[in-house]
Order: sequence, then structure tokens, then C-alpha cells
Amino acid sequence: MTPSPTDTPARLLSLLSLLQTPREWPGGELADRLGVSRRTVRRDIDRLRDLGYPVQATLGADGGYRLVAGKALPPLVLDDEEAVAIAVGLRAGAGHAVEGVEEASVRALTKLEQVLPSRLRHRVATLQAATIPLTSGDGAMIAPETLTVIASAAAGSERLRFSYRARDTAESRRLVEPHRLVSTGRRWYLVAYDIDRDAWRTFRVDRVSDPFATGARFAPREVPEGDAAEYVRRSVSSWGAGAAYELDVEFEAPAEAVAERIPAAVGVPEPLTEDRCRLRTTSTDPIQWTAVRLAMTGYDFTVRGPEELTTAVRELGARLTNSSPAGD
Amino acid sequence: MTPSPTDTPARLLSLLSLLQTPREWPGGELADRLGVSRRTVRRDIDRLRDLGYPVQATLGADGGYRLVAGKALPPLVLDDEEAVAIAVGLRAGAGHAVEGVEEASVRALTKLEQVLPSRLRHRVATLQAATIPLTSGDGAMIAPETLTVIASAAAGSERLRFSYRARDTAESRRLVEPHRLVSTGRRWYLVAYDIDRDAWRTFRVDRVSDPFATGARFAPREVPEGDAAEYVRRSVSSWGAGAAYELDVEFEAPAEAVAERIPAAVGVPEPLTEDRCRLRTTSTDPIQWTAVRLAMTGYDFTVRGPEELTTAVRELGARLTNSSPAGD
DNA sequence: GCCATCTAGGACAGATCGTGTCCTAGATAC
DNA sequence: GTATCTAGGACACGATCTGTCCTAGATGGC
Repeated sequence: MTPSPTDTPARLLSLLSLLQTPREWPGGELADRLGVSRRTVRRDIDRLRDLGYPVQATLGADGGYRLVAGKALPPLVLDDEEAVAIAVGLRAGAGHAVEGVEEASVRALTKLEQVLPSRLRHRVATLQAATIPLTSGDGAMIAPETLTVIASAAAGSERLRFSYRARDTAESRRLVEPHRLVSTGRRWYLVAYDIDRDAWRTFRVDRVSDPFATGARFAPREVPEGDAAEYVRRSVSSWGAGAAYELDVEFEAPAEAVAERIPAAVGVPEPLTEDRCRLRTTSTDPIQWTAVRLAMTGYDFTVRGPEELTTAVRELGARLTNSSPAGD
Repeated sequence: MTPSPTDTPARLLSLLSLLQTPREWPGGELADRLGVSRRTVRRDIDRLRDLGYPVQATLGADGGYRLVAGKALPPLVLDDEEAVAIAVGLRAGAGHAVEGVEEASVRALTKLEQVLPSRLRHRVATLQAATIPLTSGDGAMIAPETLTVIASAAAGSERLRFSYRARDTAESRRLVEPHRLVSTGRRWYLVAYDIDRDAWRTFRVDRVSDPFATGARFAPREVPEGDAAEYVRRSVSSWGAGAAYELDVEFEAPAEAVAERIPAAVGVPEPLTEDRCRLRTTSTDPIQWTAVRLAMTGYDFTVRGPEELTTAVRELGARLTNSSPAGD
């Protein structure tokens, strides 16, 4: 089963992969699977421990080995299905990932897709195509490929070519040196040095199409204001993207019932009467998003503020109400 | 920098980790980083190739090495942030993952969380708590922990104890031998052998609380009808969970506009007039889900069928409409 | 309480493997 | 053409790895 009869590094990887199954492995079974003696297995396990991946052993009869959480994260050995699941999950979240991990999320996706066998690539694409992205109405839909291509080019210092549809103007072709992808709230920006215009620019990624790395390498320059994230923040601060607002909603349901459907980290409803409560909190989510979430709690509610939310809720409600067969 | 001066397996892992950065590495730099000679780097690269992880080399001046997609997926070496991003992404999707990868998704999450350093565990928990899960109104909310604990116990053949809130009865304590987690549509089931009742049972995971593995091992039994998935399907077929229905909706917008907001894999709208079109397709998504998605296209629409969708849309609309400040 | 079964780890001998240093060949960019 | 990279053969020395045999300690079932 093992490729070479006695290739230590390969065997260590196999061992790592076996131990990542969440079960207990008796030394004898590992020895059989790896085609080596029991003693060697013990030595290999010691090696893994030296590398910082703690293997826990249960002593006594029917004991065994098991990989547990340690200081360092061991290399993850995934099977096909798991890899596909992760890729699909990350792509689904690529547009509107949880705040604070957007950039890491794209990095992880880029890393995975770089080495994903092509047969799995097809499965990922198919599965992803079958999901409707839940984007809010402002059309800031970004294909995961766009993000990964840009991230990959930036990480590899390769020049990037793409079409850009600026605010009012027609589409233009750009050739840039991509430096960093930055996510602010729900929007992605690319900080890059525009070669034709000979100047730094920030591009809104949702307006980028058909990006591809030319293959030509470039020497990294220093980003103008020191930090790319800071640079973006200044460049777009006037937009007010992802501005926070105060949410104030009254539910026609007991506080405990509402609390069950809203994570405590988001906010804790205060009871008003026995079967009414009020939720006040701050949010940076798109307003339509919030409207939908409120509706999906399954309870009646009244929006006290902000006004934009009232409007969003009313519009969404009107659209839904009008859609029932007319006259009925 | 390298732990041991000459530990080949460890060096191979480092090399794998370096190569997973999406950039090109000249052999000289790798040699420096790994603390070995250029020749050894070449040999190591050959080793990786033998293991099935193809390393592409660009020839000539400023050439270098780069890991590309091959037949096998190499062990993923993630940094802290990437690991957190994946964990958060998988947990977010744990309840309502993309159809066809739910089980793999939970397996991957279990695998990751098993070895996730505790410092990262906290970050994952914090980040996840800050997101509102978009559950539909029927309260089938499942904590990711519940799924991973069960999956882990089933994989390791460990007995499981939990509280179960059956349909109408009060909560009861159960002790079972968990065999398999099955996901049908948007609902999770556990196929297990109930020790106290001495019989096979399927449990709805959303009614399970506080599960934990007792540590006691059990010898796997044969699942009654051969296949666990099949067994669940029969046990719950009367519920009609995840039943497919025919979707028929008319949009007050040009076909091209609607097509832009709905993936082709879901369905292609047929134009009716210049600015009306019709979308017909089948779906197994929860009906409220579909209602929300339709609303978020941003276009007016009319539901032709099925009737459940009409009802769902009307209810959602009513709830939203009623929530604007009264009298205004 | 005993025995079987597991992990833990030291000692040892022989074969294997890995390493750096040389070398040549081929590809590419300036 | 020249510099710079990958590719890979030859060789020799030394370190490493492996299996066998050993004892010690922990645990669960009988």
C-alpha cells in the first residue's frame, strides 16, 4: 500500500493522515497499515511529538494513539470530499464572509485551489453554481475566482490585467502591479500600481472583470501611506462603506424566545412586558440583510430605528406582498 | 530557524509549507531557508514529486519552483488566520450547507477542530458568535458543536450521552452507540443504537442537546437496513423533509437582468415580453429560503406556484409590512 | 489478584539513506 | 554571448533508520 518499502518522510505523512481520523489507533494496527514494525511506529510517533504535533496515548489494554490539539496546527490531510466541502464553503462566504476573517478566508481559498486536483475543481464549480448567492440588492456580487486570481497574483508579485468599469465611464483595460486585497465591511478593494497611468490606484473588485496574471514578475514597491489597509480606508472613507448604525427593534414575543434565535454576541433583548421585548444593538451589516434576518426570526416586530431600516423593511414587505397572485 | 540541523521529514514539511504560498521560489532561497545545500533542495523536490505532489519548475534565469495541482491533494499547511477562517466558514455553513457536501463538511470541521490549538478555538468561537445564523422559521437551529461532537463520537466508536426532546414528550436522557450522521435536505439525523431501549433509533439532531462522548468504546453493529442513509430515508420519509417542488415565478424585469442575479445552474429565465420573464425550476430548499431569495433579487415578481411558496411569501410580506411604525 | 494487552523506551548491529561537493547539460532572459 | 537558473549523475563519508530483544508501567476483564 505504501509507495516505497521504506521511505520515512512518506510514512510520516501517512501516519499524520491516519491520526487525523477522529478515532483511536492501536500501535499494532498502525504498524500493519504502514508496513513497519511496532517499534518504528513508536519512534515515528515520537517524531511527530518533536515536531509539535501532540499525540495522545491511552495506556493499558485497548489503548491507542490519537492526535490532539497542540501548539501548532499540523498539516491537514483532507480526502476529496472534505476538500470540496471546504472549497465550496469558502467560496460561498467569499463575497460576504464573517467580519474579521475575509482576507484570511481568501488566502486559504487561494492556497487550496492552487493545489486542488482538477477532477475536484469541476465538482466545486458545479456545486457552487447550484447555490444562489444571497447578495443584497446593490449588486456587489464578486465571483470567487476574481478574488483568488487577484490574491494569487498579488502574493506571487505577478502583473495583472483586467477590465475595469469605473463609476460612470466605459470599461477600460488595466495593467497593474497588484499589491494587496483589502476588505472593508462588505466590499473588496485592490491596492495596485497602475502601470499605464504610472500611479497608485485602488480598484473596487466588484467592478473588475476577467482578471488574469500575465506571468511577468515585478519588484514590490512601497505602498504610499505605509499600510495598504490604511490607504484604502483613506481613499474610500468618503464612501462610508460599512458604516455602523444603531439598531432598535421591538418584538412581539418574550425576550427569552427572541434570545433563542439571536446570538448573545449580537445583542440581548430586554424584556418590556411578559410577551414583548426590545433589541438594541449596533451593526455594520447591509440594511437589507438585517431586514431579512429580522423577518426570519419568525416573530412579529416593529422597527424603531434607524429610518433606513424602516424603509428597507417596508420596501421588502411591499415587494413580497405584491407578489401574491393579484386579486386574491 | 529549522528545529533540527538535519531532520529530513521535518524539512519536507517545511518545504511543503513554503511551496504552498502562491509564489515562485528559486532553489537558492529555499536552500537558505531550509538550511541545506541547493542539491538537497532539488532532491527534496524530487521526493515531493514522487509522493504525487507535482512541483512545477520554471526554467532559465529567474526560474523557480511552485506547487501546482496534481493528482493528490497535498497536506494543507495553514497559518493561524487561515485555519480560523476555514473553521468559521464551515461552522457558518454547518446548519445549512450546500446540498451534497453537508456530511463531508462536518467531517472536515471535526478533523480541523480536533487539532485546532486552543488559542485559535477562542477566536473561532468569538467570531462565530458574532454572526446571525440565517435559519428559516422552523427553529431547526443546530449548534456546530453538537454536530462535531456527534460526528467525532461516531467516528471513534465512543458511546454518546445527550438530552433528547422528542416530539411531544418531555426531555429525556439518552445513552447510545452513535453510528452515523445523515443529512437530508436541511435536516440532520443521527442513526444510533439506543442502549437503554435496546433498539435502533434515529434522532433529529436539532432536538439533541448537550451531547458528550462518555469515552467508553463499543463494537460497531450492523445497521438494520444495510445502509444508514437508506434507513433514515425510510424512517422519516413520511415527514417529507427536503421534498422537491416546482418553482414558477414571473419577474417584472427583462430576462437578462434576472439571469444576472440567478446562477444558470439554478434555472434560466425565459423572456415573456421585453421586460417580463418567467423562471421555472425545481428546488428542494426550504420554502422560506426561496421566498427571501426571490425578494433579494431586487425586482418585483409574481408567484405562480407552488401554493406553499405563495403562502410563505405572503406571510413574510405581512410580517415585514406590519413592522413599519404603525399609522405611517 | 492475576493475566493479557497495550504504551514507553533503552541497547545493539547492520544496512540503508541522506548529505555536500564536484561535475555536465539544457533553458531562458538580458 | 553570458549570467542564472533547473536537472541530474557520480562519489564518499557519516548519520540515520530499522528490526529484534529487552524491561517497566498502566489498564481492563476474568
